Amino acid sequence: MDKDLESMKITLDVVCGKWKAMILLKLNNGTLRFGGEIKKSIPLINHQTLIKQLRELEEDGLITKKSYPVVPPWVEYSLTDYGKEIQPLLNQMVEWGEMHLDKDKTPPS
Amino acid sequence: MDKDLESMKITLDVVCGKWKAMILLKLNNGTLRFGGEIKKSIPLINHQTLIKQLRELEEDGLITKKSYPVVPPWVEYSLTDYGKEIQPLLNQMVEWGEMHLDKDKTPPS
DNA sequence: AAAAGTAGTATATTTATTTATACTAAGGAG
DNA sequence: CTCCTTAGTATAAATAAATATACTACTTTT
Repeated sequence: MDKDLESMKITLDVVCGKWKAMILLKLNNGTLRFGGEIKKSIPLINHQTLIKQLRELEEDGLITKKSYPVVPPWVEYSLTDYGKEIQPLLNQMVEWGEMHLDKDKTPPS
Repeated sequence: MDKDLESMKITLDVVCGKWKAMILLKLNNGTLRFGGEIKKSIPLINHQTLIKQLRELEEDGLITKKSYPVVPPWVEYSLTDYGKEIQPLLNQMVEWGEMHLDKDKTPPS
């Protein structure tokens, strides 16, 4: 596997999968609380799946977590500076998807 | 799920997954033959997985297939004009991956 | 007392994706 | 004849990912 493919693979691992890119996209707008905000803005995601994705994104340094020791728990997630660097890529993914949606489904003969 | 997330999902479906982006990246350089070229340039991909991914990319209009009726079979795949439009996104994925590779693994404290 | 509220854990199950193995077609080489 | 070649199929098995369900902790509200 050559260098480009290796690099591509890294990106696929970190931002692809079914949910990570969506989570990062939502965090572009600022800090979000776990349940009330992230979970509701991505309604189809499962509770544990979300937790797992968040933990992995945290391990990869893209997001940070801030827990307030209150009851009931209050936990916020936000992009790190590093995580913000992926924003252009995410935007381009959204743009391409829009374009693909608009495209006529009739194949170009 | 809002419009941005929907669009994002389209992109994830079409180019993410474990291999599609890599296949498209390889096809950026021009037409490739199935076994001798694609399979060897992405050595870890499995035979049927490759066939399946290629078929899906074809169905989505990103690539075309040209079969020559010779024995043994000779089949070529190439990007459609539409498929070429995804090139900037792929390049950005490669760039981000490179950057992430180079990044120190020490977390930003 | 009992219930509600929230982030997270534990476990088991389902679903999706990838892989391994063996097979087909059709002609050329030996 | 038999074997080799290549794209593709068929089937089953293995792996990975996502999900459902139930649970914990701790305080406030009822």
